This record gives sequence, C-alpha cells and structure tokens, in this order.
Amino acid sequence: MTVTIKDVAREAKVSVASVSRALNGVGGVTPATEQRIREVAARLRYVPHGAARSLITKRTHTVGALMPDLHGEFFSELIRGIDLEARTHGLHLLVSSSHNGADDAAAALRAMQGRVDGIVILSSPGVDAAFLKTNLPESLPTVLLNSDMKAGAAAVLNIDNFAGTYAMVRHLASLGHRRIAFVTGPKNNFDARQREAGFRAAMTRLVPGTSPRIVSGDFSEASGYLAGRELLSGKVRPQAVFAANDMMAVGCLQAFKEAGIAVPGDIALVGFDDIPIARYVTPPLSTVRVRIAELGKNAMDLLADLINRPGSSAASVHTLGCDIVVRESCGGASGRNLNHHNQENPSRVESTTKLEGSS
Amino acid sequence: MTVTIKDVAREAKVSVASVSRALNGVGGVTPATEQRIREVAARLRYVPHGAARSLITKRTHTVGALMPDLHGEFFSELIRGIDLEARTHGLHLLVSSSHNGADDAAAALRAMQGRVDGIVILSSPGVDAAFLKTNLPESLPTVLLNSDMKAGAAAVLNIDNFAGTYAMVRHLASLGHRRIAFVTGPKNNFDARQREAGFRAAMTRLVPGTSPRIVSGDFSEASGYLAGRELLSGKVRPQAVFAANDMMAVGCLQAFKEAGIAVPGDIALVGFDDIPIARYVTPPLSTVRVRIAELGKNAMDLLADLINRPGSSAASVHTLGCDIVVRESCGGASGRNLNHHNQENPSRVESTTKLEGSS
DNA sequence: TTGTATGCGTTATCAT
DNA sequence: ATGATAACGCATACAA
Repeated sequence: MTVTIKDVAREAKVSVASVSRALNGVGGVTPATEQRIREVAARLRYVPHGAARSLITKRTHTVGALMPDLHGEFFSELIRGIDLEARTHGLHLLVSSSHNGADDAAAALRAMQGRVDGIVILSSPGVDAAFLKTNLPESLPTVLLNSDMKAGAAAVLNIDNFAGTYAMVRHLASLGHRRIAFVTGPKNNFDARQREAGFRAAMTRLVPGTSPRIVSGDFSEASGYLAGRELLSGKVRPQAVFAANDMMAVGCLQAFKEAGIAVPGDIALVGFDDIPIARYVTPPLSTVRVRIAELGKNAMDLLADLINRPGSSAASVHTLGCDIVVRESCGGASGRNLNHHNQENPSRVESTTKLEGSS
Repeated sequence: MTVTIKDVAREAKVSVASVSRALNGVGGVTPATEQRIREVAARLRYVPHGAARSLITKRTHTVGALMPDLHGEFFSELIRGIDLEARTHGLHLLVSSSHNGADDAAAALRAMQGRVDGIVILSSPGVDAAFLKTNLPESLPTVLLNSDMKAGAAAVLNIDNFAGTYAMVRHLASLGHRRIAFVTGPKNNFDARQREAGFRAAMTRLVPGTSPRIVSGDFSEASGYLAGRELLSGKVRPQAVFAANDMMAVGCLQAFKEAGIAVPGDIALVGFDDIPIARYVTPPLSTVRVRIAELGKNAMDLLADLINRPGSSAASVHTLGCDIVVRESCGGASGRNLNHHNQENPSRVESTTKLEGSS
C-alpha cells in the first residue's frame, strides 16, 4: 500500500523492471539478484497493489457474486461453495448480496465493472434475461444460477427441481399414497414453478386417473400453515402432502398437530430443500435435498472455465441433481430412523446425475 | 470494460478531462456539454474502470471481510448485516471466508492489499493479535470482531457473551433453580471462554454456596449429547442445564429424551445463539439471542467511520448486547407460549445496552 | 541479465 | 469552460 515497487527497487539497487520480473518469477534475472530482491521485498513487507496490477494485466483474479437479499442457509452455503472453489482457482470473491429489485442489482453490476473477471448471478424476480441483456457487458464471463434463460451468452446452472419433485412423488406413490396434495410456492419464483411442474408431471404419469389438489403458498411458514388447514377442511383428506419447500411443510405440520392429525400416521408430509430445521422438527421431515455448496462449487468451476477458455462453456445449460431424503414424516420407512443421538441415516436417492450439461 | 473514457470523449468531441468532469459532477462544464457527454456515455454503455479510478483516487470503495470457514446462520447473517450497511455507505464487499488457519488468512489478507479501503476481521484460532501485528498494514482501517485484543490500532467489537450468560443464569435462578450445570464450548474459542466466565461469575453472585457442575463440550451437537448423558449419570441430577450454544443444547435434549427425562418438567434446558432450529425443537428452546446482522451493521459503521475519519474510533472497544429469549425449555413461563402457528412471542430482555463503546 | 520507456484507464493539475 | 498532460503502480516490449 504505502510501499511500492519503486521502494523495493531503490532499496535493492535495481530497476523496477527487475523487481517485477523477480517477484513474478518470469525469469530473466540472476538467481542472486532475485534472492536479494525477494529479501528486500520481504523486509519492506512489499505487497503489489492489486488495482495497479490488474490495470495492465487485465486480470483481477476476482469474481463477483450477485444475489438478492436472502437470509439463511441457502445464502451462506452457496457463498461457501463458491468461495472455497474460487480459492482453488486462485480467485477471490466480491459479493454483492442483499439487493432488492433490478435497480439495486444494476448498480451493483456497474460497480463490479473492472473489478471482476467474471460473475455468478443468482436469478431473482427482476433479475432475468431482459435485465441481463441490458446490464451485462457481453464480454464478461457469466454463470447464471436458477435462471430460465434457455441459452445465451452465459452459462446456466440449475437445480433439478423437476427431477427432485418427480422422484419424491414416486417415493410417495411407492408407499401406496394416491391422494397426494401439493402446496405451491410463489408464482413468480423459478424454483417454485419447476417444482409444481415436476409434481404435475409425476402425478399424471405415476398416479394416473386422479386430479391432485393443489393449494397456493408463498414459501413462508405462515402460508404453509394456512395451506395445511385448507387441505384438512376438504371433504376427503389427502393421504400425503407435498410442500414446495420445507418452511411450508413445517407450517403444515403445525396445522396438522393443532387439528390432532398424526404425521405420518394419518397423513404423510414431505418438503423440499432440506433446511437444517427439517431434521429437528417432530417427526423429522422427509424432503428433497439440494446440495447448495456443491451448486456453488459447480458454478465456480463453470465460471473459471469460462474465464480461462473464453467461449468454452458459454451458452450451455447444466443441471444439478437432488437427493431424496427419507426421514419419518412420510411414513413407510419410519421406525427405521429412530436411531440414537439424532444421527442422520436417511435413505438417499440420487435423482439426477451429478452434473448434467448440455450445450 | 471494453469502452473507455477515450471512446466517450471522441464520440462526444471533447477531451477525456471533460468527460471525467461531467460524469463525476464536479462542475467546470457547461450544462449543455455535460448533457451531451452523459448521453454519449449512456449510449455507449460506458462504465468507469474501477481499478483505474482507484489507482489515482486511492479509494476503492470496497471493504474486505475476512472470516474462517464456518457454515450456517452466523456467517450469512453477519455478511448480510455488513453488506446491507456497506451499501448505505456506498461501499462494496470483498469476502474472503472459508479460510482455515493463519496461512490461509495471511494469503487472503495479502490479496486484499490495494483492493479495499478497510477490513472487518472475524477472529478465530490462529487469527489473533500476534497474527494481525505481522500481517496487517497499520495504515489499513480495521475492525476486529470477537477479539480478545484489548486495544491497538484497530477497533474491536464484541458480543456481550458475559452479560448474556449472566442474565440467563439470573433468569434460571429466578425460577428457583439452584443446581445449574454448564456445558462449555471449545477452550480455544473466545466466545466459549467468555460464556463460561459469565456463567461462573453469575453462579458465584446469584447462587452462592454451590459449586456448579461444568462439563466440557466443543459446540457440536454430538458433544452436547455426550454432555447431557454425563450430567444424567451423576449422583444428583441438575435442575437446569445451560449449554454454551444451541447445538449442544439440542444434543442434550436428545440425551434427556432417550433417558426419559422431561424438559422442562424434570430438568430445565437453555442454550445460546438462538439459531433458527431453537424455535422448532420440542420443546422450543430458551436461549440467548445474538443479533448477528446488527453485529455486522455495527461493525460496518465502525469501519466506515474509521475510513472517513482516520483514527477516529481506532483502539476503541465496543460491545453488543444480547437478548434473553424465553421459550418453553426452561419452564416457568411455559404454557404461555403454546400459541398458534408457532408464532414467536418470547419474553425479551435486553441484557446490555445496544452498543456500548469505550475508548 | 539488466535498464529504459511506454501504456493500462482514470483523475488532477495546469495551461489556455 | 475546455484541453493537454502528468501522475497512480505496475508489467512488458525493447534497447543495451
């Protein structure tokens, strides 16, 4: 910061060029002088000025992460996955989270110009294809998470919501359930729509001849509670309820408890996400696990590839599979999991291949 | 990126200096030409190159966050708090999380040189006073979180673990409990040590004449489970158990359940942190809440102050109070909280003033 | 092998 | 009010 390459050069009695060469290990310097330069640099605690270097190198060794204002496990695990893998590639992470709406996001995107070599964007309402078209320089390597963009300049990586829901419905059907109800997420949410589509498709294929009840929710616990009550109020009670995320499932659970309906005895219940809470409610919630950190890791790998070999995996679409996590709330396998110390030993079913890409 | 200030200048038929002046709104340009320049810039989608600008400005408008590899709510909420407040100050966030040990941290710190105006560091084993002394340029504004550094070049912001545990013990004592046991965290953890100290002090003052049982844990659920069993195996059973964090309390809960000991009927149980899970276990766990996002916000405010007015709050020590959250697991107030739909309505006690500073 | 000189994109200083 | 030009700290093509 305060000590520059010039200081090192003067102290080591060489030119700045030699210092640069020595410290970057590009050769062209006597081992002796290199040694001397390194010593001086260490003594002076010289650290190259990142901005100055990237100005000429055209490389910042930094990637950006742009995501909406969301709390909880998803955010932290995703960042964790990205950061961990970024370090592997020698990259650093500039985070811009907590933005609400397109304006915030656009400002954040602008601020990242010239500070990042690439960017991972978690789609959200307002931050969609049209938004990116106008706010994203096309030369900037980009990985889109959770996007419904078919193809474009950016690589796309999605959770396989469809396959996840499908596989869970299959599990429920295999347990003998036919009247399976579904609690949807918000209509403007990409994951929510895919999950609902997966559910409908699975029911049509696996439990034909029925028309499943579908009630609306918004991913909140409160909406799940309401949905649970609504499902109980009907003429015939569902045999199983599939909530589009875990928080709504927890809401349902509460509604069922209050109504004196036993889970899974009277009604089976499953969710989606496998948030930490899922293991700790009573009974432990069967759900579809999203390996979030792995999602982040894969996104980072994709991005690193895009950076190192421009155009390599651009316009490709990838999918990360989910796991079916069977605990007690859906019955069938229950009792088996009454293990000591809350250890986890659910049956785990890979619903999709690890990372399926298609360009 | 690809379109520079020169392009705008050429297109607008002015010099680069005028473009710079117009876009930065420093005056010295005719409203007419400013208007023209702005239009051209917008049309060309010109965005200033951050690195180039900060090279001469000496300001990156970015702050760094350095933290160990931790998952879960604490990380995400802290980042959230920091990022949200950073935006308020017009600052961006360069995150380097997920580092294990001093070497990783040192590398991350080096990489941040010249890319940040200041830095927030979450202390961890290995990243302590000595570490900072050698790895941190003293000119860089720094806020230390969770540090036992008394005073130095950096501002320090801590959670008031001591007051939090103290207040919770007071609550337990007010419920009539006298044989209160404690499950410690890892010895090398700053929070853990402070919490234990708070517990010991509180017991000495509030429940004199007893020597409380203290068993070791490491903040993990498994260690809590073991501790719970150990506490049950003693000659006399404690009336209450205070786990140094919630995950260990959850482990205790499991151990008690297996042993057929009712909570809070036979034994009271409390934790620390108020992780999301705490509300959802059965019975809901009373705990000490750490307002993590607020911690991040305060850290950011401190740092912004340090950046804008060098030396202003340096070498100051601040403390953020905790809240006592009374749910059902500690008895006494229980029954009152059997409200519908898992809504939260705990009695909330501010254990410390909002932000107590001392320089 | 080493040093000199140029340029990266921007702001700041000095002319005009 | 506007333009030419010198920094900022570094890497690199070229000269020696």
